[in-house]
Amino acid sequence: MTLPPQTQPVKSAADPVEEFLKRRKKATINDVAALARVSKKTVSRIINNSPSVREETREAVNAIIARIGFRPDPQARGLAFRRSFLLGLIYDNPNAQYIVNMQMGILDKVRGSGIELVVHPCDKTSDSFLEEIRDFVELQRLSGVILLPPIAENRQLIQVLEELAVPFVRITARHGDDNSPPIKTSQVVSRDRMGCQQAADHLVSLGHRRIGFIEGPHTYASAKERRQGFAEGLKAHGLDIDPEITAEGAYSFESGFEAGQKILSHPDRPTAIFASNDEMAIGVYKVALQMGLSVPGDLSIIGFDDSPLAARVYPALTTVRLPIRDMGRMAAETLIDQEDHRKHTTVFDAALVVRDSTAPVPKNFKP
Amino acid sequence: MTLPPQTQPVKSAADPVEEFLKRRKKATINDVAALARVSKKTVSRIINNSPSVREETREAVNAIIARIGFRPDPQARGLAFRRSFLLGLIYDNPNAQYIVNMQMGILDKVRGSGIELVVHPCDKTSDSFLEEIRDFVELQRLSGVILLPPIAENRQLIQVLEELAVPFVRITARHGDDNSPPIKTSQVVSRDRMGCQQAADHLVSLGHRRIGFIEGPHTYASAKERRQGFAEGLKAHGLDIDPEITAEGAYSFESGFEAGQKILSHPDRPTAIFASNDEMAIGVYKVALQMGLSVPGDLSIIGFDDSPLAARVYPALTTVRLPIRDMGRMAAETLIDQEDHRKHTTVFDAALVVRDSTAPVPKNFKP
DNA sequence: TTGTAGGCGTTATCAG
DNA sequence: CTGATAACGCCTACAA
Repeated sequence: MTLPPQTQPVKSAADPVEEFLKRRKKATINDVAALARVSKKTVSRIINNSPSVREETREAVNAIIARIGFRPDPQARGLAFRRSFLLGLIYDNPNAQYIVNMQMGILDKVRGSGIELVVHPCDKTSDSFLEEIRDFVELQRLSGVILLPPIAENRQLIQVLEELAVPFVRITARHGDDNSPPIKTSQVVSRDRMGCQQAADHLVSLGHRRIGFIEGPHTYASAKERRQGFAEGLKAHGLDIDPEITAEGAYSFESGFEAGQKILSHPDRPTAIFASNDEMAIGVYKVALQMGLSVPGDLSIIGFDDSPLAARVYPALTTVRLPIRDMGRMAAETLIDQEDHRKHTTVFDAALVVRDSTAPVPKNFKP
Repeated sequence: MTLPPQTQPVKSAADPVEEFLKRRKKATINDVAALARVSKKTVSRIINNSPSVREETREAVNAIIARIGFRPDPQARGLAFRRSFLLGLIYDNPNAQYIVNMQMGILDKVRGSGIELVVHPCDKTSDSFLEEIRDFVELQRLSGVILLPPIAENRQLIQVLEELAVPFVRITARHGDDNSPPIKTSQVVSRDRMGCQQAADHLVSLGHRRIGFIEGPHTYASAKERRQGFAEGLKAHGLDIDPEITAEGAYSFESGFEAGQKILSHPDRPTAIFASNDEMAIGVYKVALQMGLSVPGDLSIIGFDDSPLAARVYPALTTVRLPIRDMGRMAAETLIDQEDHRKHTTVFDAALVVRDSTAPVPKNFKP
């Protein structure tokens, strides 16, 4: 007897894929291979974009992968690859906003790539500082490391990472070092110098000639860069940094307050102060207000960072902005997209953000 | 011929351990087993603190482990265990300081435990919000998840995590919910209410009777808690929240500014304002200063969070402090130390931090 | 108390 | 282009 032709759905309940889906278990490469009637290795090739797979095969397998929602297990993959799919963010930096912005940038890039970000603050004053980081990187078999200032300048640390042969990027403020030999690694650098030149320009163009300066701690490369930039900016107008009205701070509010006290108590006080970061600039606000000085009426102030603080204080602080998030994104990009292992450097500009804390020199000002 | 007895070091170059060390390769469980002349399984038992190992054996093996510096590979371990040694921090929160403090607390606990922290911000407005988190948790086989406000209140998300059977802790502001049924999960909760009661107390004790209020967005549990706490605090003195001088903000500086404008433009303006967070409180500063009001001379202001902002503005802001870092540490502890899988709740107190933005009602004040 | 065999999910090797 | 087999480093089950 001949059975009449039946119009059944092609994919009946007997379809192995449907069968599989009923089991509701996480799919593995074995499932894909079995369902696609190919070997695991072929599936693996497809996962890893190997060119040596016939297009036909690839499409068939990809269809199965999509249908059963297979996603390769990063742990198993990592074990076989001998490296994880994790990026490490290592820092020793008190600035919360900076860290979060950087994280956001990194995550912008990382999102959807199957790579995740592991944060790892550290204490560079600890005896086991280097050992801890070595353990972390080695044990996690990180596929890349991002170093934030100031430890991005730590040569010992750099050497450890080089020994470990892990790709890494340093976030820094200077392109090359003047005295010491340049550190040849991948970098994402910001033009702090440029920003500070603009700050100097701005103040001078407002008529200021006597300008105080609060520099950052010498352990930060940025501190040096900012000083140089500011000095260069002044120099262009025939001015110099005046040591009499200069002080070193620690990039903190308190240190800015102290530095401000020192500078503003000078018998011949300046009409403007440039602080190497916003925290310190806000410290100067406090001094000024306590002394009854009006900002910017009696004293113009410029900071650096464009931290949330800057826009929130009253009057809003003129400052220099760095594209931190973009830099974070670029750092991740450098690590992820770089096919070759060549050292890769990207430079980002700084930009002066003029707000309300700067004004022309008071007409009636007498030194 | 009889060789004369020689006084060679006991551990000659023939010592297998020394031999191994010369190879300078990362030790595996196999190396340990071979060197200790036991099976891998025994070594495995020791790594995992199994009680069924003879003390003698354990010591011998541990000695080898120490000498060759063996550390089990988390990836391999994870693959076998079917879970990683990673904690996930999931959030959708714009407050950088909050996130970093929380991270620090978590890392306090995690440090040295062999567990690492993976940060995973998300966008709760995205269509694929839940799917993304599910993928993240499932694929990484996280050993625990920490949820920050406001998504810590997201019931769908909670359900996803429960389906995934991953241990998780929610950071929240309220212990139990009044209207909706309580969410039974592990929690680390802060007594926001208590802090706001104290804020109300403080203002009333300074003689304020007419007190403005800026509340947070209703999507935050904390907003509700803070309102209730403030209301309770007032109630204890026979006062009520006055809708006329109340406004809702978005926990942002700008929204605080707007709310402040609304409240302070009231013909019968208050002598004090309590804002549900520091950002908004600082927004009120701006309004006050623009209006020529003195803080705290004409207007007392209290915020909430004790953000870095609070101590840096002038005058320094009276606010309520939450032990964020401690809460982070406790969240990690709950995930790591909890043997049983019972729901575990810890509560942290808030504390009023009195600074310079609050003062007695001006004597000459006429409503 | 200890060991053997097998598996976790993926990739590398090398043959076909 | 494809696949069988053996890693990767550790753990579980079951025996001994």
